[in-house]
Amino acid sequence: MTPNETLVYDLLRQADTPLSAYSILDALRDQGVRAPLQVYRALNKLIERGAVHRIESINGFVACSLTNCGARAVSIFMLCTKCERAAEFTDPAIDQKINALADARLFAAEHKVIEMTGLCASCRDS
Amino acid sequence: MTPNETLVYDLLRQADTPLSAYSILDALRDQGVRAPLQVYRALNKLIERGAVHRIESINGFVACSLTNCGARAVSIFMLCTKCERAAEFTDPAIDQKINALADARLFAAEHKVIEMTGLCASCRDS
DNA sequence: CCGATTATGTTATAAAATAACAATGGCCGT
DNA sequence: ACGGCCATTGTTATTTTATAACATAATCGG
Repeated sequence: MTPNETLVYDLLRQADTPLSAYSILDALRDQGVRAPLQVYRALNKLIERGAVHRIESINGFVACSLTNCGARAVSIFMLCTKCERAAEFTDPAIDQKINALADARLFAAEHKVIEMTGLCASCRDS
Repeated sequence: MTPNETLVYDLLRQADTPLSAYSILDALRDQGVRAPLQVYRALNKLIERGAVHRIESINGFVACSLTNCGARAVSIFMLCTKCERAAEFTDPAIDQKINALADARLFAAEHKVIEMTGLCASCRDS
């Protein structure tokens, strides 16, 4: 892991919500990160490796919270619009059904996105 | 449907791939659409009504290709990276499983996104 | 040590989305 | 018809997100 990747990855792991590329940039300015590209390059490498996930619905990035994520099924995110936290899950049955749907259509899926936005258990009460 | 909404909606229905807001803007300049906001406002209304879907993975917009979409399950998109076409499906079993997952976590889902990128049947061969 | 690859840094620019505010135009009740 | 209301529209400016293009430095195998 390169220095910039380490900086970005450590920041994401400490964060309790997904971060935007530019908030990562701001947070790491003291540590010598000055340009968006430095952040995006680190993020792309981390994503390739499966250490970080991109959340399409909110243009944000989170450290993967699952062990052995690559070997598992597609990640499913629940994104709270109030506290902004992201919860990551996998569900083999859902993954299998999605794959079956793609197969039935002869679609060769390279990347799958499953995200839900709404209110998490704690925020829906308050 | 307001004039701007009609312009945007008709364009999306004729298009054979998802369009970006700015390509919609460019296409409708002759017809008096001049600013991004005019497009985004129309899109947001159309999306609210379920006539148009936003594709998160590619920042694009498509006219809904299903009848009675609102009453159905979540839309599932297969996005070809080569021909750029989007195919829309629903699958009650997948929707039910996603809902069950959210319910089990006490997550109140407002919006669900399921998208796959890859190669469609025709493009994977060639 | 050399050459190739990989990582970094920098400036500029493109692409996507929203903020803030002004003006228009229909529509409804009186 | 009149005035007020509300939805729609128009316009400029700005913010947010992401990439292009190019130069430089570090690393590693032979």
